[in-house]
Amino acid sequence: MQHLARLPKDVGHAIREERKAKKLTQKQLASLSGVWQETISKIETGTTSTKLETLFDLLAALDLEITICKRSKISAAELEDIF
Amino acid sequence: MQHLARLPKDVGHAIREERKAKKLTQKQLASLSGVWQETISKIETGTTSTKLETLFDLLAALDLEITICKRSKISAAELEDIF
DNA sequence: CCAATTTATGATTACTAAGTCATATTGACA
DNA sequence: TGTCAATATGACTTAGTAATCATAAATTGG
Repeated sequence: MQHLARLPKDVGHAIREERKAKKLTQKQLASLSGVWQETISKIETGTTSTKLETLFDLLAALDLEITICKRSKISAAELEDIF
Repeated sequence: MQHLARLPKDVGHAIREERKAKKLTQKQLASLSGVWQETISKIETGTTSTKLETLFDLLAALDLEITICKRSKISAAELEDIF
């Protein structure tokens, strides 16, 4: 699954979906990533923005990475099965 | 061109490369993005980390976006010509 | 429905990034 | 090499995020 993100809230959604896909609770992700459960909650709900460092801590714990590329003409849905 | 990023400094490198590819100076990117030249310099050189909001401001100005996906087995180089 | 777990919220403190200004350093090129 | 533009650096202020603790609300399983 691939998530396109153009705004901070998109990132929160992606984190939540990936965490759930891995059947992890916020507390479990917290101990895996070193980021507090409360902070994860606030990021996932969009209550707060976040720093890149925190994002990368979460992504690493979820075995994810980001790629930066030209804004796509093809949709995220179409992209999915390339991967 | 696609840039894989797993650490904040990777993001700085990507920003710099994309800015240069578009033949923009830091000052020009600053006025396009609303982010200060000094801040762009610090991000590109890795002197400072950054907030997601600032990153998205820069990405928007450079017509870029990020995708979040599982850490890849295939290299960024191999990915390039899909896009 | 109850109990336990999970998630969300609120407050405070500490830390860190962005803005801001000044200036130094580097780089391009006539 | 001298000048101008571009980039980097440093200091200081402002502002926003993470940690931390406490607790409320929501969700889930029995």
